[in-house]
Amino acid sequence: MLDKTFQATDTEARLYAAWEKDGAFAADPQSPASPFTVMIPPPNVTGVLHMGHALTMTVQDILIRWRRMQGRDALWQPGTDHAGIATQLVVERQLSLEQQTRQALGRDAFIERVWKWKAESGDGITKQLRRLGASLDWSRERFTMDEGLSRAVREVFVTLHRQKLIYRDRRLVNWDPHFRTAISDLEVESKEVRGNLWYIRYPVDGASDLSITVATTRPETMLGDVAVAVHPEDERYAALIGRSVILPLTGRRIPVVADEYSNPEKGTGAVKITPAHDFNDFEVGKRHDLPLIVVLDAGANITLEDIESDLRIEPGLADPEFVRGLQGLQRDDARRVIVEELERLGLLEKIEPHTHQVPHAERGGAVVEPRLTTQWYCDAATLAGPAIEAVESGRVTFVPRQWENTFFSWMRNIQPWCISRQLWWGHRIPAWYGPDGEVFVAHDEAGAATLAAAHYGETVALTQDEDVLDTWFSSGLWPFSTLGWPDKTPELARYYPTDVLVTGFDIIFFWVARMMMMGLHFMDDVPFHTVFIHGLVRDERGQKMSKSKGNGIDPLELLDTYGADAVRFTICALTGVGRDLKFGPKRVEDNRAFITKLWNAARFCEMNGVKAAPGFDPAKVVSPLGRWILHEASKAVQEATAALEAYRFDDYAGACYRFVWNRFCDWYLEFTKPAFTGEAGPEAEELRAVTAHVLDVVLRLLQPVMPFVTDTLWSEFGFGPSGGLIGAAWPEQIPVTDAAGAAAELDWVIRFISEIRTVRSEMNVPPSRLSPVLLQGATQESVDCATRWREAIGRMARVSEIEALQGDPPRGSAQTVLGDATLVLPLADLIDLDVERARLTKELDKARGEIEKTERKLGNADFIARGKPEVVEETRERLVAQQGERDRLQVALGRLA
RNA sequence: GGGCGCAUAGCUCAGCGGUAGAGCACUACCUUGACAUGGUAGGGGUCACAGGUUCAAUCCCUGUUGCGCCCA
Repeated sequence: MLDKTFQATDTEARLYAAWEKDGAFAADPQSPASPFTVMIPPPNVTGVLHMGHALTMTVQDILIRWRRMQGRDALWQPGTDHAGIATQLVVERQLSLEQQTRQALGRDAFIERVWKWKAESGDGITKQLRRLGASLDWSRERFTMDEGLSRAVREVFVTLHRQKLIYRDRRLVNWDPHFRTAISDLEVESKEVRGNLWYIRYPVDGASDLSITVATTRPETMLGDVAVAVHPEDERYAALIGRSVILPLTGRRIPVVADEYSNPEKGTGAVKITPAHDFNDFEVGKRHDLPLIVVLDAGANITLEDIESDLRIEPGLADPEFVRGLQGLQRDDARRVIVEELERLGLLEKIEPHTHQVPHAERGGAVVEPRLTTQWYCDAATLAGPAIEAVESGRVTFVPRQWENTFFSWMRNIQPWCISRQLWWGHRIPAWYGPDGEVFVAHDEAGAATLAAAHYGETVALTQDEDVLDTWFSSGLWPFSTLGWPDKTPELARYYPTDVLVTGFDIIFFWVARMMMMGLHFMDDVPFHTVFIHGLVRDERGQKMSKSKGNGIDPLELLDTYGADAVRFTICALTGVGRDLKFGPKRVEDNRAFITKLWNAARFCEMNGVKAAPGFDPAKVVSPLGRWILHEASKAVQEATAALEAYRFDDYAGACYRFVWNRFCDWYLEFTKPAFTGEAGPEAEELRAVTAHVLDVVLRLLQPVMPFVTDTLWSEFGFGPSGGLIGAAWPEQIPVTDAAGAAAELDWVIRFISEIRTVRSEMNVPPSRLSPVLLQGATQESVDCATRWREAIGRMARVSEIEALQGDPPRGSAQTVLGDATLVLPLADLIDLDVERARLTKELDKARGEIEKTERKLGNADFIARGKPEVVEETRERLVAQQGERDRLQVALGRLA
């Protein structure tokens, strides 16, 4: 017997363990079935399940479970990425608790320590995915730092290097001074900051009365200035172009150059140029062949190395002693001290409050410093070409289509990808340097040694590059490295290309773009055919969830409180196309009611002897009720399938919801009651089998989204073994004899009951008071039908008896129109004639209003002439029906007089 | 500044050239033997605004306003 309520927590852990143990999630490369593959976008190994994960994983699991039921050999590839900075940070924090540092520990010991951490707590996120019910093939779990995946990384690096698509370059890079590493453009977040524009006067060399005032947001970088730029057409400065100015503080002479970069409208129209510390200035410097002077070190502290030898004394302008005092100062302190000094020297013209965009590191939040370093770069522009083509040609499709534009605009303007990171945790770059700095790239040290020996003609000592690769470099290989590449494995042949990648739009540049570039280059085929982009999870008020706002919802808490099925169903129901989800516990609570409804409906079935009926043939069902619900179920199957095919998760949830609640529970189960509670007979037997069949269909339809409660019910009813629903077949359309006839009959009965209910409610007839119903003007067919459904109508509409009415209805009756018939409720003692008159008048007005609209339309000659014939015809029929209703209402009203 | 998206019932959102929908919330009634995490009925919308196309516009086009996001 089913419990009174569904016990989610007990069930979930037990069932999930059983699935995993039975290999229910496992792909089968030997299977003759066609594969369906989804690569998990690997979560960060340090990650904790958040609502974004819950959304994306639920969506993926629904797709995987659905396709698996359709008989596909489903592979949902699990795993995590090693998250260079994040993981290193976690372990460094641990070390600091032990008064230890990474540097003191040394590289090898530190890496060992990270692996130890990974072994102990690196499975946090994967455990949490299990709580959600995600049916990942854990037997194939991968980690980007695994030996196999690391080998793939080395292979890719060596190959791309050989193809000159990976190279070293010295240029400006986004530098995180806190972690002291390069980071990618995409890991930089522009934030609006209220700062100042400092107006600083630079005297013209050899003309003590002349000066040029530059406006800057970063006065501390002036130590590295190499020029002042003005717009070539800016008349104010035309005479100064080509002359030099004296750089205050250091006394260096720097030229005034003409460059269109300077904006005459902004500040003074003259800008200082610091090529080693600003991306725009770097470009200006290149155009004018200016030197690069570095004045900030890896920690964004002042360093004087480049300018030390060039300091001069200029009375009132520059004093080497002051500048030397800046050595080692943190950039903000240096700014303060420099501004004070300029002010003291009378060179600070003014300070203007100024709001501007300042780059911040996404992780850690440090202000990013453009820094001149030598790094490894990947020629992303070349790799992007085929990826762009793949989307243009439709070999890869985005859902919704909209996002293709985002993809294109980014890919078409893609910059060289800086792939080296000054970290320890990650794939160490397979490059070795000879004594003279010559670089040898190879799979391993032995390979590099061979190359070096050939180069030098003798054996030399080599040192490996200290840096590691960007984490995205290895995640870009995920769709094929997880399948065993570079080996030619059966898995690789079978599961690549995968079917769909599911992710958020914020990840298009990361996974989508990189996987496509790498996949096309190394596998010569796209990594997936479809990219499904879902929205973001926001809080109930539509605010982005964030730690700092404290408005985040913990999915684990939701899972505890409401159960995985309720959380999953809620996510599913809210996932339309291209829209963010406003999410809150209330939504989950609401949707849990649906699970309860399903549970209670099943209990009703159980206590009425419904159980699996092997050998049942829906095509042989004779009762209209049975044929009707089977047909309704069949429509639900169609709708649900179409919705999933179109990635309309909201429609899928809605189709199931409406069928279960508004058809199966509200009407069908009510209609079965006389048969179930009456004497046993062929009709009751048939309906029990029909009910079982429909319940089975419902549970199958809902398995992908609510796997726990459905499996529980499924096995309880004997449809299959516990844990077996996941492997059951996805329902197909159900063959039904004369579905239209059954639909016509049941629809009529439903409208009949609804009409009576409405009248009774509006006339305030107490439910305890039964009423007869007299049918006036009804066809014999209708009278027969009403008679056949006497019991249900009686019970559901509080009707005592049903008769055809010859002649006039008794005085003091309530009346309502249903098709050809007028339903008369003789309740003389209860009916307030004024109330009834008002009610009918309102109905009549409504009917007249509709007729007027329809007549107006049909009175338009253009509509008749140019409207679609079927629409015109439909409108004519509507008018006839509306007129009939109006006439009957008029007659009914007339009778009250 | 460039690009994209959104605006429909109190709230959250479907819909889409041809009779405006759902869930929640609200109101009234109902503890009837699956379910009060329930049942029944009801109220509630010039589909942001202004033009245009069309026989017909919530839907297509243009503009305006407001909100959100991405990129510079």
